[in-house]
Amino acid sequence: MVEQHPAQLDAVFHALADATRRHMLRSLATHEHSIGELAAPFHMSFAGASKHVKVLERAGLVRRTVQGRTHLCRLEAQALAEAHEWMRYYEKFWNNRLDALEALLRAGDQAPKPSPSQKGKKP
Amino acid sequence: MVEQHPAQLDAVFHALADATRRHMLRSLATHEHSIGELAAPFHMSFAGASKHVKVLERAGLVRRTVQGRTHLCRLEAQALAEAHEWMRYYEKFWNNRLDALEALLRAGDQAPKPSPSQKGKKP
DNA sequence: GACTTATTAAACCAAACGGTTGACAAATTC
DNA sequence: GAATTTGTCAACCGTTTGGTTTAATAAGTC
Repeated sequence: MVEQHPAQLDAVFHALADATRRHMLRSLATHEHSIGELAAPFHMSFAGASKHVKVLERAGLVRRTVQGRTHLCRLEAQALAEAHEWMRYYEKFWNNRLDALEALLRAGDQAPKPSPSQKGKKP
Repeated sequence: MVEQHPAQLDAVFHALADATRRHMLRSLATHEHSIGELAAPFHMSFAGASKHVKVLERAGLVRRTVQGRTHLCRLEAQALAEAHEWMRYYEKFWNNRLDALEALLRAGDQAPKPSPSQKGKKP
């Protein structure tokens, strides 16, 4: 019921709440990139991209290895897994819409489920 | 590769990037709540809670029905599903860690991956 | 050593955030 | 009708954000 790592979740969700950073993650999914390469698609200054990467790093989504004068960034998806897991708690609310939800809410009492006929569910 | 609803994702992730709002969602998962009920656990002003709820509403995570003078808020999980789906793309990076990942990375280029010994090539 | 490249640091800016207070409006209760 | 409850709105405050520009640093290159 209580979150284990609220600050971590804060950081991850905040990092994801920006289209530029999400795009960077997509790029990093295929292979590593330097800061400059990450900045390029957005006609954004180096410093701007550097800040975004730092946000991703703080969230644990990216790890950097300095190699000579270039900083190579690599996706670190484990942090995403935690946020994903957090969301999974709500899966029941969008998956089995009414049936399972009602069943869940009725968990306390044993009343049989009234057969719904309006949501176009398939057997 | 291109996101379908970037603004929607922005709103959802931003809404989730706050522990207070995440807690509100948890409360709403069990049953509906008024603004005042949502505010109570945080010894926060009505206006403060009202702002948070508005953020959740804008993200499509909460729907409100005015009933007399009280505003009843209900969880709307479908918006979460979309964000969840976005993250699912990265599942392969934390599930089958190295095998599938390396296979994926080698898909395009045939260069053998050097062992993670050291990068220093200069004498 | 001088130049170029890749990146950070620092200072700045306008906008947004999270929160408050005070004034107001609509239901409800007395 | 007056008071209370439930909530919004607008203004404010201090902090953070996303971005810039201008140095400054560190590593290759000539």
